[in-house]
Amino acid sequence: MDIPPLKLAHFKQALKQENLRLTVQRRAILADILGSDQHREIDEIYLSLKNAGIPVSRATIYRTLDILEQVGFVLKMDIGDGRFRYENNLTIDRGEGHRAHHDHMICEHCGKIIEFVDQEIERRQEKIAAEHGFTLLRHSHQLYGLCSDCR
Amino acid sequence: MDIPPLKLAHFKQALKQENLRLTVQRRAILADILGSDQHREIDEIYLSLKNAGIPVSRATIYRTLDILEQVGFVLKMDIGDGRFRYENNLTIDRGEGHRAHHDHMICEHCGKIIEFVDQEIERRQEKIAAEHGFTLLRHSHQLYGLCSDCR
DNA sequence: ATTGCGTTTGAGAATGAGTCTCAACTGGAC
DNA sequence: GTCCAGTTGAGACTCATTCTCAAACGCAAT
Repeated sequence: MDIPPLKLAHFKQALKQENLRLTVQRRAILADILGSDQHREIDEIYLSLKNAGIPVSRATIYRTLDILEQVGFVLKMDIGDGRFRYENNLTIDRGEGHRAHHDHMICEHCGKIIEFVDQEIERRQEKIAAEHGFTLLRHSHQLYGLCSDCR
Repeated sequence: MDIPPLKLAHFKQALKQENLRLTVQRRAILADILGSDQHREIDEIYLSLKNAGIPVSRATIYRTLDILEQVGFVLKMDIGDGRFRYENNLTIDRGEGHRAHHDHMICEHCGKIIEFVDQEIERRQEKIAAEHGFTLLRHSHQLYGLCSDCR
């Protein structure tokens, strides 16, 4: 419920830079995101906030998550079922660092999301792009199947 | 405009198996798909058919592409902009074979889609899944950036 | 070729995630 | 405390896709 001072300061600064204000809603949404390590859809965040006694409209959640994504505080991911998921992109410590890049494995039975990274895959993506004269800006990589509990 | 006999026979058989009928619309949609190597959205297919003098409702195109996808004749891909793209998944020859698996690179400026395959990436995906006890069923892998013409 | 019947089609309504509008409200600079 | 530009929430709107249902059509048997 409380945002580490450095992260809050960083957010304030980012907002000021864009002439945006630190409202109670924005603060609550950021706190909620920082307090979860889940990959959640809008409605889960909406319910979590309502549950915490700070109801915020869905419109505001969408708007704020857009800001948080642009500032690099959250990652917005498309798992292909028509609803975006949002995850915290800041380290758990009190600093201002970002989490390391990772991709996702999604269980199609229980919905569990497992993160993974593979430097070799990262390298080959760069190589493939270079071979086609393509400037790689970002990528989207998901593995779908059944997790160990559901197979 | 004409569907190779073997492919048509294969389609007829697949339809019969599900108690479905070979209608002029289904035949036209299949012909249209086979005649293009593009990754098109519904509306492009709709206009292509209308242009060919065989207007088919969007609803029927959606329904038929679902069938064609299930039968393995088309691939449905999500490039993350809210509209699915469909591409032919059959070989160009007169046989019944499927095209080889591939992933996509998407130019965010001109929309061009470049296909790629990398056996090493395919292998590492399998390896990562296995390490997590995950049964890999399919994957989605896209590289976003600027193509050589747009950089 | 004709019939019968279960499937398919098309037009438009419905759905649902996400975006927009605008009047009332608020952060924060002075 | 004032002031004003930025923000919020309710609900309208968008837009891709799905659904509904009556009319039209495959197709298999006659």
